[in-house]
Amino acid sequence: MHDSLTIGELSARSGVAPSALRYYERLGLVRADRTGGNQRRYARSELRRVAFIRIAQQVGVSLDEIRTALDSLPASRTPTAADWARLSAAWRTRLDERIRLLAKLRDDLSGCIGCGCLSLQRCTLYNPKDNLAAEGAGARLMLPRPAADDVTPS
Amino acid sequence: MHDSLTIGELSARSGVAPSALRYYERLGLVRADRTGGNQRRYARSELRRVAFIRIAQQVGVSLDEIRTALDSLPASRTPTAADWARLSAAWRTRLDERIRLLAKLRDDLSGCIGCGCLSLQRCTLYNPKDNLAAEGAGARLMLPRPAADDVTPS
DNA sequence: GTGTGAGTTGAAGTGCGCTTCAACTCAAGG
DNA sequence: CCTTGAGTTGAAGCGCACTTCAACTCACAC
Repeated sequence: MHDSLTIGELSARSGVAPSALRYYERLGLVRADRTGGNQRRYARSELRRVAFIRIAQQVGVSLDEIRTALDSLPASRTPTAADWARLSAAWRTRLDERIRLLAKLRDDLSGCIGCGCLSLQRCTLYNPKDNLAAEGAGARLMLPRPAADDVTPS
Repeated sequence: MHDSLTIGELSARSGVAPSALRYYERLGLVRADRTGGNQRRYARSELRRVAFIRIAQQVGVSLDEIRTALDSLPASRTPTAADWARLSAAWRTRLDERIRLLAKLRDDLSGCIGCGCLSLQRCTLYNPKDNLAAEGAGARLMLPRPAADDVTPS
């Protein structure tokens, strides 16, 4: 057993396509040494980075934000369990927040199923504070404009 | 008060940009009549369709799937409250599912914060059933490959 | 040594959900 | 009438997260 991984091995272990791993490298999310023949060799610790990246994506974090988070890991040494725990805790907060938002949406939607309305005038999903009512008779969508990637199919 | 809306009015009421409304029309998500001068005039019932579209997006449904759902509404008459309630109930199920998945991820992540591991070999987030262990010493990512739009920043 | 599967690169392509642009027409108030 | 803001179109562009491609090189088993 060697202590570095080829891109194919890392791909097989992490479930991430080689093309994606190269892409992550370009973005500065992972790093690799090179052999004399210019092939990538990944330290085993990169496995953990890739794991973190995929988990963070599940939570809804963009690769750019993930990079920022990873940059906060110590560069001088291999990150310890405590280092990873710190980052994971931060994502946990995001997860909680995200779950809370979806739960609220679900509860509001339940109310709407009851009345069958989905009405911009009356529905609790919209304009709960009526803070734009001054502009006219109608209400406005109060849901945040979703970023294009704001949603997750199951 | 007129009983049809210009694109600007619908945009203001729904919080959706005119360009997006035109895009939705191209995809068959909304429809509009035309004036003699070829301008769009939306029936008030289109407001509800737009509301539904935005809510469904929050839940994580692609525009294509939303179109399929909207196509199940009766074409011959203006949809009733009961029609909308049926669709909303379907999305509610998806929301529940989605919340469940995120909660599982959160709980697993909590375990990992405890051990600080995020390890592909040991972490409960990975390969919980070890069903790929036969291929070698390592485990594989068991998280579903996220679709590119699988996530939602808060 | 050699064949073969694995790896390399930069550039271009993909899919989604829009936005922007240019060039043009419409509608309504003064 | 005329001005002006709102609306029209098709085509192109954008941002993200990748994938695909072509043309090439490497590493390892035989």
